[in-house]
Amino acid sequence: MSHTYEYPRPALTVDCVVFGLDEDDLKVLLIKRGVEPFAGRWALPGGFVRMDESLDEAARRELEEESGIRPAHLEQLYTFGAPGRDPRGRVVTVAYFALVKLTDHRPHAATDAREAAWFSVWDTPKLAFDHAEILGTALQRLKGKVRYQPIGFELLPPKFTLTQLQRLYEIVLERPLDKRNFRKKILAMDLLEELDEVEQDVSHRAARLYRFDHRKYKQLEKAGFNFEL
Amino acid sequence: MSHTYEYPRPALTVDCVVFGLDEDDLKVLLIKRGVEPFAGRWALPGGFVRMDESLDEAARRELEEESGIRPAHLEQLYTFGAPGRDPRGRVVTVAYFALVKLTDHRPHAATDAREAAWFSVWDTPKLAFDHAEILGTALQRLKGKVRYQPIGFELLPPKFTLTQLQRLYEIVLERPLDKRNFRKKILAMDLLEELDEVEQDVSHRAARLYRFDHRKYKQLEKAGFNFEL
DNA sequence: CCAAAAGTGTTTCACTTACACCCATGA
DNA sequence: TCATGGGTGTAAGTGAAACACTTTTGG
Repeated sequence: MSHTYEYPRPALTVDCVVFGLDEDDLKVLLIKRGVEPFAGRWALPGGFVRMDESLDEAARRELEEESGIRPAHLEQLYTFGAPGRDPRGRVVTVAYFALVKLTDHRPHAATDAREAAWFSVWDTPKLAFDHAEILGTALQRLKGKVRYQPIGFELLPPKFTLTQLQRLYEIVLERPLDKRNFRKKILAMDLLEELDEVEQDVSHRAARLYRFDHRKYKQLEKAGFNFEL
Repeated sequence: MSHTYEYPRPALTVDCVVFGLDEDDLKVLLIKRGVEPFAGRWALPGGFVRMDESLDEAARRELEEESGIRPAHLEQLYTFGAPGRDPRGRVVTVAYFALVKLTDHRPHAATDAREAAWFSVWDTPKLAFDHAEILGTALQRLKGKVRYQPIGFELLPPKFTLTQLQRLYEIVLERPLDKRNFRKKILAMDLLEELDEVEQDVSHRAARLYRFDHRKYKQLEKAGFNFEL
């Protein structure tokens, strides 16, 4: 039937909030806009959804095109559709939330002409559109989700120390954690594989390396286990 | 600039999953479709987003138009946009999740011509489009959220007994709860106002009525209190 | 007086929290 | 040998879970 075509349609885009962890700071990926509106302003990577691709595919495609990044974790965040949010007219955007290992995606020029860079989430430049609100929503989601889903590991290299892991949680949750209690709890879950390796090139006692066991987590999850920190 | 207008656009709709509690059963509101595609099938209430309204407004408007319902609680659920989900062409839908007091919205004919009815969420007819998937996602959200946000009260009449409240949680969570522990915990939160009234017309000892104190909750929430059951 | 649901406390156990010192390594 | 972070255990307190009988009311 033809109802589908009777009405004018909003434009539909996707935007991605990509988080990365840089030593002691949580970073977000931004792209410098080259054209109006908001030319010269920093914005979230994103773009128009094509007619033949799913929303997830659109998010991945845009992210790869604008930054070369293929995130380990990508999930839909929220859809923003206030009538005035884009000065060009009605544009609804499906926002995504992604986590990457910064070690794999060091600051580099985008594959197309645009400039891409990592910014501390606590100190971003003024953003285009309603992207500050989207970033805020993504941060909330990250803070909430990191505690009951083991997604934090996607921010770390495959092999990491317990101190790195603890720092990650302290940075995201914005509060200090007790070292002994943290280690006790995370090790008790039996989700970390203890490696026969230690970190390299430190000028003090080298810490043991661990790896997150995705396989074991999936098993435990099925059996009703709940990750919680 | 004109990028906005260079691409063909998907159509954009909203769909609402409206839950209600009927004695001992969780219900969802469905509308019988009058036209193709899926004419005669039951579907979630919803329709096209207009150019001058927000997504939330669209959801409320469609719900009111199709069923006369103005929900106490409405929140965005998830956006579904798989290319094949609507046989008419590319239609992306922003799904919403709503809770109503069934006592206020007894089964009745819709204001426009379509037939509307409440169905047990565990036993719905075959649904149009991908609405079964949307319903599943909404149920998951309800189950998850009811435990750490006091939204369950939106399903009950303003004055309710502790047994009613407990039944609500048992139905939504699909597991039995211990009466004494439940009462202890919920009362300890100090969010229920104990009324000087009891339920009427029961053929046994009448239970005391309580009311949820929204004001007090908002205060405690600001002070860092976390509802959790 | 019987049926039906309301209402009420205590104990046990598990988990969370707080807390401080010695160890290994490289400079 | 010093500076730096790595690594470890215990005690006290708090909250969750298990559990059964008496009370009230209407029929």
